[in-house]
Amino acid sequence: MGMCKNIINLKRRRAVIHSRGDQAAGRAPRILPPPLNNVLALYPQPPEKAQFRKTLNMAPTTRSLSFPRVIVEKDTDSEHSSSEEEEEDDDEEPIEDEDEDEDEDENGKSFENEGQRIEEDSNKKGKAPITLSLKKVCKVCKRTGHEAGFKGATYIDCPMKPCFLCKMPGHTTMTCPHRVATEFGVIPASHKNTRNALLYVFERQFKPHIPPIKPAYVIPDQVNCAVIRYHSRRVTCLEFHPTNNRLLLSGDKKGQVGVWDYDKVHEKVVYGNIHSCIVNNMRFSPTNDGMIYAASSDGTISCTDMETGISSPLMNLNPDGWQGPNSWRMLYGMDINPEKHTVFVADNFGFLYLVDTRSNNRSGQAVLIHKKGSKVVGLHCNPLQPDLLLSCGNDHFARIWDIRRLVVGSSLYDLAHRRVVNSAYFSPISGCKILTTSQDNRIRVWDSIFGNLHSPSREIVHSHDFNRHLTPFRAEWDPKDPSESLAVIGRYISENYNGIALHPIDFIDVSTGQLVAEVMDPNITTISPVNKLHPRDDVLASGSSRSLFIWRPKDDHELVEQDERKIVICTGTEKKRKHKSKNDESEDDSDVNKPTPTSKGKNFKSRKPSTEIRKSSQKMKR
DNA sequence: ACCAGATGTTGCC
DNA sequence: TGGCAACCCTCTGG
Repeated sequence: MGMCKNIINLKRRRAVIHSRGDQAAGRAPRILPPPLNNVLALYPQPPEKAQFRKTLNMAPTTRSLSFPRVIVEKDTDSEHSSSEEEEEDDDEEPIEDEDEDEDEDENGKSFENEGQRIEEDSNKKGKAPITLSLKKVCKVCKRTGHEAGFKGATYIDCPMKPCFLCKMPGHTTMTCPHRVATEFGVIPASHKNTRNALLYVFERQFKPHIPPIKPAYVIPDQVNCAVIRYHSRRVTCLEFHPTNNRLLLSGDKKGQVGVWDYDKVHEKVVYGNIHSCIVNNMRFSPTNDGMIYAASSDGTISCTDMETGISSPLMNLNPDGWQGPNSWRMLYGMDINPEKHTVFVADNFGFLYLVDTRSNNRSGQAVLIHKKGSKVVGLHCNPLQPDLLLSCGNDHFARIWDIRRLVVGSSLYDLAHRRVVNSAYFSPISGCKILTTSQDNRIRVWDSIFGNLHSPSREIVHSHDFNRHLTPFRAEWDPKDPSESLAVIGRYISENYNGIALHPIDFIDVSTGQLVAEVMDPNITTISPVNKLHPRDDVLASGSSRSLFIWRPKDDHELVEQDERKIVICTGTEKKRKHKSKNDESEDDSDVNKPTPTSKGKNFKSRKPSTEIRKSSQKMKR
């Protein structure tokens, strides 16, 4: 399916109108092109050429224009159809620039482009003709001579842009050193602090001659069960039940909360009347594991009975309803501190709120913990020290707070990032390390034992600079790993796996920066931004688009005996349900509760186990 | 087969 | 400071 889409993308050979107005409007890319030779050297050969013969022969879309004069640039390559000639095309065709002044300034090269010449001549006469270009046009930088996009299952970057992965100029994702081995360029931990009780434990991770005490990682690498289209919108968060091993909580963009016992795949519950828009974070109550707290962009925290779905709002930041976007408050980060009987939530304006779980009332005043007007996307209480709170947000900072003294500017540490921080988590056992995910395509580990908190101990380049229509990626600790080094995170850019573009879920040893495993299934062609590792079992839950997946290790005995995965595909679209009952939410839910057991689905074609995994110590890519 | 639309962050003016 | 356009390896329904 993904493959088909890629082909479709390539088939679009657009007729583009070049006019000087484009430049005047400032449409030239801001990033200056690297030297031409380098670009051409880096530009890869197009794979799977034969597949796209028809593409090249397609008639271009044209517009009939009576005014002004139209010049047609002919692309000689489009008249050929042999694969050899296409290769020549990519190798030899110069990269042209619409702005002739820039060309002269930068390398003084004269381009052999007829259309451009005519345009220049006409300009001297005071006319502004429009050039219809039948040449290949890059959809990223709008220049001719190269094309960005999928060639089969391989994405070709625009060579005019900095690397999409590491953000550095001079190379593309294809040749990025971080794509070859994730540990390349990782900043090593600095050993600054004096010895303490935990040093011995952590030291074993860094000194290879000491026999490792940690067991080999068990990677849940095979889809064990799934519900395709469980939610009606994309999944935004997942949470495992604290005591019931088979219970998974899921929230979505529409505000619905799913309670899924994945031992009984067909029995599915989705509560649709708790929130009116995005559920950003969920937690189970520390005192009653049948109760769910959820923070939503509708400005409320809900407290819901898992069995009945009966919900009561703890706090509503928009009691007067919609008064415009400048006043509408949305709740993002949330965590519960059991010792303090407090729910911490933060909003999109930089404020932190406290709610007492015993009285269900707000306690204290809202405190500005991030830049005023910026979103606070994550909160996390330290697992060992109840006084410590970690926050992160769109002001490019993660901050550590002492909750006994929550005042503006009183943070203990400010962890600086280059871009928005999607998540920040204390390590699950000792609470001594912090794992942050930032939109600058880097996972950072901040170590309070070995390093200091002024700079990250490690920076691991990883592709998660997300498209705005995706749930933000968050690197999550493995709560079972005693060494506190294994983390899981979905990957944004795809790789070509046997001709299919897939987005794996990466397991990374953050103490070394190594990619431990990349997990994918050829049937899951969508990106999996939401991932959670089970607190006790070797289970990974992932949310991809609207679907939920449970992954287990391939050699799981239980699985071998079953020899069959349980895949349920829900039918019925959002609109169909709306037609049935426009206003009745409960009926909407009852419909959702009737999944159709079928193996037909857009993104999941086969019921047979066909999961793939690549465990790699060094190479991420061939 | 193709398109529109939902949607958030960023940097520039 | 606020308005606006660019970003441009998504996903879905119509």
